[in-house]
Amino acid sequence: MTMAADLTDRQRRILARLVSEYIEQGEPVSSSWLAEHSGLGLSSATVRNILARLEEQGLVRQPHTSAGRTPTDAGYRLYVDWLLNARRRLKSADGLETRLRRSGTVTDLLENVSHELAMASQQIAFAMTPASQTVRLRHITFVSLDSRRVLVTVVATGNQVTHKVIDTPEEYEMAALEQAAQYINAEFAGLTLHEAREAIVARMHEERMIYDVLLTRALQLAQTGLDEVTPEETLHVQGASFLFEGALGSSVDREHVTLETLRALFKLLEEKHRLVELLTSYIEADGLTVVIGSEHTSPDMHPFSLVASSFNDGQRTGTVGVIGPTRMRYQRAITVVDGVSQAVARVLEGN
Amino acid sequence: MTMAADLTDRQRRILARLVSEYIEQGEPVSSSWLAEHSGLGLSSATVRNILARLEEQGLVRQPHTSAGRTPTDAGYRLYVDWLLNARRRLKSADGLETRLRRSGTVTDLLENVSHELAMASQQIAFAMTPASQTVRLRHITFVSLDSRRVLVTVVATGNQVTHKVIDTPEEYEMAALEQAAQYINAEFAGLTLHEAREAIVARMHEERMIYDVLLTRALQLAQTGLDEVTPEETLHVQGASFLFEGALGSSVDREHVTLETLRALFKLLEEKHRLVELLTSYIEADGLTVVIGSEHTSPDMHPFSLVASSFNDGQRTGTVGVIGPTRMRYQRAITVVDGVSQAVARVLEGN
DNA sequence: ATTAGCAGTCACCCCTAGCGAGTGCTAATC
DNA sequence: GATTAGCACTCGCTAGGGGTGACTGCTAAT
Repeated sequence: MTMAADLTDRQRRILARLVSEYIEQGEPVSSSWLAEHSGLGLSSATVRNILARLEEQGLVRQPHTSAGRTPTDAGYRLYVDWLLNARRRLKSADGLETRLRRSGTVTDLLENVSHELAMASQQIAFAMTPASQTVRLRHITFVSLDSRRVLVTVVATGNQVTHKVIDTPEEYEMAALEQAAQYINAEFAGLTLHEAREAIVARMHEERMIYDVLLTRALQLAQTGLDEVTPEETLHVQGASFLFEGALGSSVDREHVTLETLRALFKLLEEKHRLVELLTSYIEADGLTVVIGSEHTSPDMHPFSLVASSFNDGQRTGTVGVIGPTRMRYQRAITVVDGVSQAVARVLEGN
Repeated sequence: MTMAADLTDRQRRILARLVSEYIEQGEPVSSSWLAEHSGLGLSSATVRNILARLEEQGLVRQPHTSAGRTPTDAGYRLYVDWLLNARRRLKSADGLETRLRRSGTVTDLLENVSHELAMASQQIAFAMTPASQTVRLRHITFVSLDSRRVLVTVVATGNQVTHKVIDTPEEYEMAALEQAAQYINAEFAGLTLHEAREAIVARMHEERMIYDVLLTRALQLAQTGLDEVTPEETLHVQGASFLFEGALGSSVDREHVTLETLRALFKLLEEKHRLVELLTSYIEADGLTVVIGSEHTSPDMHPFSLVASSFNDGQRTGTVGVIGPTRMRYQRAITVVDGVSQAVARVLEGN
């Protein structure tokens, strides 16, 4: 395998035609088919020469000697990079946006987004808001549940609501809790969740000597309540059944999407923290990311590709995307993910 | 197929042996194997006669002429009914219970329960609390999100927390909202959610003439907030990857658990409301319910069996259970589901 | 009622042969 | 020098056939 970058224009067009045809049909593409449909007016023999060179570069492969060519992951990569340069806009963005605007909390929004994305792309889709340093505390409430338990509800910017039950060393009066909440809200609202926790801890040290029981309790409750904005709850996955389409499609599929690999993927999807790790490791910058087959770090993902886009409303960065077999309709996936991502960003800015 | 009820003791024992062996091995059971292992001291020929009669009754079936017998759904049914009469207790219930007690809200609890159940049974598991008429309002809070939106948080008995964003016709002051919440809490806490809504509507009619703006607004907010305790949020499913085990297990499985049927099931599981409908249609009384293969109303469920148990803590009725191929380890599933269900009930009573 | 024995069925495995799609290579052509 | 026609070759796929073994159902003897 030599350098893959230096391709003649003709080679590139043949490769692109091959990849798109293979994506549609799912069967190895022959030299004669390419000769007829490439629009280059070449004979199949010439195409064979070209294919032989593409194969040397590791861009295409033959399942067996007397078969046509299929793209390798590297071949998909070149094709996708080429697609990304000429990106299309999603048409139905308006309807989508108004539908998304109906969402209440961020959780609702992510739920809706993942659903829309799964339907539009006909693939498994996810939407994630990673625990962000820029989400700000808006309002906190305490409700006494029973003698030893207090419910803490935290509302953050972007209508993000989390609640959590805390075991306390002693019982609280309803009135005391309300007062405590008022105190916290007055003092710490507007800070990022992280800052707020820091500030509260600092305050606890400062005022340690004051022996104001109420104050101490309030700070303790608030600190514990802010301790954890679980990342698990901010990841939404939908459309798992679409994964079967790929496996069902080409009847006796020699694709590597088998029951075994499907199971591995499902297991990965179930352990949400693994998926979160995976996603956060990819997405550094804003914008579209495509990770193809063996480019994944996790072996379980090798039979699959991922198309994701991170959005940024200034306050919070999130990621939406789809997962499908490496033989995926990248054109459509990219268009849809990009469109949805931007719609989400606009919706969040609107708040 | 004649009446299935009147079986001699010998027939019953042969059937039970056949079913349990088939469940373990996944392969048709032959007359000679049964003759050796039934403990009845019969020859294979006699067993063949018995099997022929069981087949007449529709309890067993031959995949093809020269194969052993497999149970039909009716055969499983008899076997399961027989199991239910001699139920075992789950041993590890203590550890389970303390683990479950760590859950905060009911949502947490259901999440944990479905997880525990999936792991213990090695099958896909669910936990559900249907919208209940007996849940009582404990505490309500309003938080202003932006000019036209208010977050309503409802805490109900059993640490059930729901929140919802409401679009309002006009802006509210923070102070006004707090006052409104206090009013609602003072007046309506302790009623069931349904009663509370009724009472609030009644109050709105009564006091229509009073022109107390604050009061009216409070009532309106509360009413809208209580309107919907979404059933979707109260269903938790986990362990989907276990479904693959069955399909992978017997290599080239002639079981009806194919990719196609798996896909149908996944689709059903994704549309949670369909699953909720299904479950609520089965579970009327307390206690264990087993629904086997073709006994399901939905064709998508025909290749699968369901073992569920509803629990009742006096306030609320919920359901936990597992789903697996009709060739399921019913003994284990029943024990586990029963044990977990009772543990959940105890945990809920503890609150 | 039970059983031994026997004939019959049928999935499974393996082998073979033929087909056809598609290739690589070479020699002729523009 | 690039392109192409032609040809030999490879190899997956399918169909068919024979052998094997695991069962069964039936019948006649116990």
